[in-house]
Amino acid sequence: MVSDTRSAIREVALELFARHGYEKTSLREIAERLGMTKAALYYHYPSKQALLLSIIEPLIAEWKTVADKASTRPHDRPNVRLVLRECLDVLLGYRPIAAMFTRDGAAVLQAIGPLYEDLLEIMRRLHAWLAGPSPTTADRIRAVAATEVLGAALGWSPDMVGVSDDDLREVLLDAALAVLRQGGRSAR
Amino acid sequence: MVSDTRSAIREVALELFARHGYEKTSLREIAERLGMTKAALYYHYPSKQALLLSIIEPLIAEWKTVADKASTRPHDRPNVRLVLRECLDVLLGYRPIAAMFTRDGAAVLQAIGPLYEDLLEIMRRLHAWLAGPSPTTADRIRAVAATEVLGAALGWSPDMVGVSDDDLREVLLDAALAVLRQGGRSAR
DNA sequence: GTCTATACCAGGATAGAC
DNA sequence: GTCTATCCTGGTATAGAC
Repeated sequence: MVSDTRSAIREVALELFARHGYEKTSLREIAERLGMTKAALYYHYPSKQALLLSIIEPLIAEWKTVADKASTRPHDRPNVRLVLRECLDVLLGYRPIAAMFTRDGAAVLQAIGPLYEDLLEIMRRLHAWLAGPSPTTADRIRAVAATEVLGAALGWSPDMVGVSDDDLREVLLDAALAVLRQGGRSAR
Repeated sequence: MVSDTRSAIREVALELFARHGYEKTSLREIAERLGMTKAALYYHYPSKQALLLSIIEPLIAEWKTVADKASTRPHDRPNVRLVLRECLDVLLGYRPIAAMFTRDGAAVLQAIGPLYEDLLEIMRRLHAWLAGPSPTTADRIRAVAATEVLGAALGWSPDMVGVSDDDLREVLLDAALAVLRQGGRSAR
């Protein structure tokens, strides 16, 4: 199979990062799980941050795809729903990784380093699109709040255990739409 | 004045934690700012986590007050608005500290240690109250999403710079209410 | 190309002198 | 109440075995 050492490292790292947090997970711990030494990891990844980055990257790429596609679409009701749904699907599809963003925000931002500006830009475009054309301040706040609603899917809260993805999808989508529509001007 | 060394330490620590994140801030850095050594800090606080905890504690206490007061009130429309408003006021009043929760989640959870269960309980009660009596799964998801909306006030997003507290208060309050009312059964 | 051994430095923590 | 000295752990760098 193609799955080599690097994939194995990423897999173990993701599991430990997700469980104990990035900073609380040592390279020694990861190495031991794989039956190798700390230094061996350095052959495959130049740093702990680079390892984290390799795990995070696919999520950022997905996120960018969603933002890119959104930009090409007119801002009308069905499209707003569609875009929000795509955001939600990314979050749910990469749940353990996305959860690290909310859990280890500081570490993740450090790790993505140069990509940080890219991510801000992606979110900025997404928010701008969701806020609609010539948005008021309130529209911009609502756009951010709407994406925040979707973040509830990441389920750090014990009130969310045992809730199915389908329930989350349906309820959060409508909730996010409700936030945006508070504007009254209901997307044109 | 009463403001002794301990307050000075907390003040400097909060500033650095807020700016560089908890893990990226070293005790040496804090000590140097205050013209003392690392070890001196240990006379005042038994650990870095304890220092963080002392900063976080007031916020948790406020949060608990809000949850306690909510429990005593009937779940009707004006009260839901009132409770959400109180939550928002806590967030805005302790903004730099509250922002650390979202930014350094993992570190904060570690730090509050024994208080972690208390905090979960507080949030559980708040969510339960917001979800209303005999809630459906959807109601429970909406309750979590509504509190998530309020978190948008913490403004990690560059789209939120330069937005006034008053604008945030008004827009986010209505947005959170819109999420809850998606239930159709509009609080009885 | 893959890994081990080893050393280095920074950061949190502790003991004991002043 | 503050300092010096010390310890341990963790991320990092490099030399070299296979």
